[in-house]
Amino acid sequence: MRPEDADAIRDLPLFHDAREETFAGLVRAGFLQRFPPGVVLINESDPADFLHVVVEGLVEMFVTGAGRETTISIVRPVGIFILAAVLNDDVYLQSARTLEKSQVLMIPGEAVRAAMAADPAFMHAIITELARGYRRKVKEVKNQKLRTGAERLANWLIQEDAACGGEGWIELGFEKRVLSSLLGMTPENLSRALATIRTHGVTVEGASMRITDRQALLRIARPSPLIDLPE
Amino acid sequence: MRPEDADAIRDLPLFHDAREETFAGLVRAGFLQRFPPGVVLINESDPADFLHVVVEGLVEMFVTGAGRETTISIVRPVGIFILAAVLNDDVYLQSARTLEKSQVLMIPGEAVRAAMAADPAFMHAIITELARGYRRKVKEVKNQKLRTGAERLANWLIQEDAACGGEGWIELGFEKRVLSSLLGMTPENLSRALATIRTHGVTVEGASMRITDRQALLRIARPSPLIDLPE
DNA sequence: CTGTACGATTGACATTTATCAATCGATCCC
DNA sequence: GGGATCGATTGATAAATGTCAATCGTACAG
Repeated sequence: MRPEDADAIRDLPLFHDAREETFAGLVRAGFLQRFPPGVVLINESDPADFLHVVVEGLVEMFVTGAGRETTISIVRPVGIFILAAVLNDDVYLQSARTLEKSQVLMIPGEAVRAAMAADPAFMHAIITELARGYRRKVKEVKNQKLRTGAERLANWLIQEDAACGGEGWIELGFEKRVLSSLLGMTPENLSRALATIRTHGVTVEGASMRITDRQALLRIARPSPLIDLPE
Repeated sequence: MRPEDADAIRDLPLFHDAREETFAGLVRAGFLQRFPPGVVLINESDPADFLHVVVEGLVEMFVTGAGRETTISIVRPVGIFILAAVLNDDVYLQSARTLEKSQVLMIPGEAVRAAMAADPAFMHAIITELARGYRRKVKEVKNQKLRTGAERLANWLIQEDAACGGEGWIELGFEKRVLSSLLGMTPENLSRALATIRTHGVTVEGASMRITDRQALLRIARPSPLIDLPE
């Protein structure tokens, strides 16, 4: 692992306040692995052996059930996944696959639990992270139950733009089918929702989207801080 | 508060392993309040001042947005709500109202955070509880995104029956409109889903439901342990 | 350069879900 | 008892979403 990658991981809220030796121990216990695109990293129902840190690339969290499949979230560098399953030493509820060539640090669950017991600051960071993750999920449920597909799309555009600097310029980093699944709709439905939204201040060219009239987009998105503000 | 109520709270996973003085301090810091039915206890977007423990009665957690409203969960005795918001000293993301005459212990957030800092066992229980809550929410998202309304109803019946002893006898403890909102559908839609399900091993008489043919119900519910097993 | 593969888009149609309106049935209050 | 109220149900219709099929366009391999 390059030093700057270690620094980036160290800057994560989860590790930022941990003692130096705690962090060093976790990194030492971990395996840094490289994967090509399309590799399934973890499978729901398997025991949660590792906390995963996406150092480079892109990872999709997805779930299956009732004969269907849907995307729960996209994890970019530097981000973690599967913390809750590791802490409770339980099975995974979600699966993960790489969307690009990726580099992932895998830290054994046992090491995470030991570090937590030994370092109160790390324990505290875990609580904050878990509480934030819980609140993110509450917001996902709200987004899903209270909004139509077109509304979810409109709000996703606004959020994504804000996360990329608010320049009104969004470059989709993955396939549209993945976005449709993340938003809880079919690819066909997303195509139509994008067509609809073109008359509301958005232009689409392949994987590039541009917000040309923010007011018009806000009118149909009607964003709410209690759903859309990042947790 | 009656002694048996205190004992019931003490038995909650969150408090079970806490030191005696931690638990006593939390109860001493708390206010035991009685409320008539239909009272809004907390309002989303308000600062999270209290951890709430439902000692008696029934509380509905609900959210609003996009001009709509939906039920997130029903909290029965003895259950807690709003832990994550209190720990992160943030605003509520959900509102709560009583569905019946209820008795609620309200513990100041500051007391919870202080107790957590002073009692490692309590801190550990909080982590477990948060991780479980997170995983419950993941399951809710799966339930919502992967299933149709009728499927959610069928699985809710199976779960509810299991929670009440598995006798095939379910007594709805609240209005059907609340159930419809919990399942993410309109009251009209629930009526029709119940009508549909009558041909699949369920009889309905007012607020009483009976599973007469479990195999038939399981066939359309297709329950999955990674969605339906209680966390 | 060209054929192939694959994702995106579009059209037609089916299913699911929501909305609006009317009615039913039970409860409560006078 | 009788009227009023409120939730549940039913019918008719509309909107949202999913499914199936065909086509388009681009990227990639040969």
